[in-house]
Amino acid sequence: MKVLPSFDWYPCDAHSPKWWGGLESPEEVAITAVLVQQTRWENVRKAYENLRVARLNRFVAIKKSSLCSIKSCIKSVGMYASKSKRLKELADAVIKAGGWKTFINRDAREIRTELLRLNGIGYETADSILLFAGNHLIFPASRLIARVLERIGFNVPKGYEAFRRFVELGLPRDLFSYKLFYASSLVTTKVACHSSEPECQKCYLSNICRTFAYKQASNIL
DNA sequence: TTCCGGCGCC
DNA sequence: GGCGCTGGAA
Repeated sequence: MKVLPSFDWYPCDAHSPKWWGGLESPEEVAITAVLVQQTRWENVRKAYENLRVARLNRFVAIKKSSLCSIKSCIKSVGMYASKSKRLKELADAVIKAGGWKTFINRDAREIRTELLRLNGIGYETADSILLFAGNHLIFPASRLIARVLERIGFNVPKGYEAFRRFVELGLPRDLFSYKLFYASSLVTTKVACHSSEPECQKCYLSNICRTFAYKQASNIL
């Protein structure tokens, strides 16, 4: 009899789904979580490839390196001046905690508080790091996901923490479900449910979507 | 809620 | 040149 995969699948090795752009290194996941802020993933890919070539894809290296060498690697992501500072600050915190493994293998609330204190790391980035780089059971409640749910007719609570609890209450409490819902929702936004001019004809949700129904109704008028 | 931030792409 | 993007801070 076949053994089913565990719902607590470890996220960062070659045998797990490509939740986070196919990256297998937890440190690269954390680094790209900062880089992807307000940026398309295609531009992040170029940046982390440059970081790999420069051997700046680990926090020990980032801490030791100069600000401008990081900047030159991550130009493609935009806002590289502030993001390179954010990476340095994150690297400082990681090294200060005793390295990546001791940093990330702690109580999630403790890590979260520390991340949120850093300049340039807000709720979404912190929770992305916790779930995808750290395997902690916290849902990164992206506004993009709220937008999808709002459009199809959910009464989504306002504010990050309220929305996060809303999603967490609706999901099974396991890593696989959190990651699957996050990843698939973002694919939905990427393929069809864009912020402006969504491509509803491509969307598997269009037949239950209030926004699409409204669009159709106004086209008829 | 508004401003900031820079890129890649139309 | 304008616009949108897997946000953050004031």
